[in-house]
Amino acid sequence: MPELPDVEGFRRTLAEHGVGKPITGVTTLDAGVLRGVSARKLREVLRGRRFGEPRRLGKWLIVPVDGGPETVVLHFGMTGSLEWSGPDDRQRHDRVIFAFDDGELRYRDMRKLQGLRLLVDDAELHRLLAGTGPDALEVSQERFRELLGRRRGLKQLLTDQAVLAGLGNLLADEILWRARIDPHVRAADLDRGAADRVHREMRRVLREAVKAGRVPPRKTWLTGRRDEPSGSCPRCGCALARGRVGGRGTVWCPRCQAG
DNA sequence: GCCCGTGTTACTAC
DNA sequence: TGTAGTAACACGGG
Repeated sequence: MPELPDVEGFRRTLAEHGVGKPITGVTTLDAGVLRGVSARKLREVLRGRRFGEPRRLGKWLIVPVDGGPETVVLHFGMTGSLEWSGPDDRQRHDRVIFAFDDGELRYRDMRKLQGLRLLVDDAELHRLLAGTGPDALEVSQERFRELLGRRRGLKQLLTDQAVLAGLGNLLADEILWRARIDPHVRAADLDRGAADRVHREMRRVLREAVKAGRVPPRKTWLTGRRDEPSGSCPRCGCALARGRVGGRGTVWCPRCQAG
């Protein structure tokens, strides 16, 4: 699930329920999601403290611990989420639970491809995020044009977190479909009009998805059709094409996105 | 058992 | 140096 809009939704969940009140307990149900920190240290550092205002960079959720200098950083991999709930509805893939007086915040993740970090100071935080590109929602049209000036495939570039942070495989397909660009093209081959079109559609898709707190499963979106066995283009009705681009499963409309 | 997958990284090779 | 391809991580679904 998690691409930029989903992580933004998790950020809001945390901001609404987890900020400014004492953390009464931290329970690690599966230490396999802890990166560079033990369950014991996580609990000892956080218990009795409070989370500050969370921020997001691409798919990273960054949560300062009130009073510093520590920061909790979460990444959700392909299957992670953050849920707010009462104490009694534990689910199978809950891995870490932050308890408060009025409920629990659960880090849930089936595949454990990523996880949760406790960074002990700002230097460590900067080191972790140093290789991350600008957030896809923040990047200007001019900066975006500059980022595209490389020989690589456009789709690979859009999903490379070191270039641009926040887009995943599904969103990249959605954006290229809207911009009517063949996913196989090289980034540097786009003319200025096409590059600006990608930037505009990227912002539209992200804004709408962020509003919904996730990528909405609408049939008018490519994403809403890609799992149908014989999916058709929501715009022109022709059969969607499937293949691999940059090593990832890719869906596009062979008519609307003709190279 | 087979293949696939909303993510990332390490490694190899051109 | 830049780029592409592959395997690996762990788990579930078709």
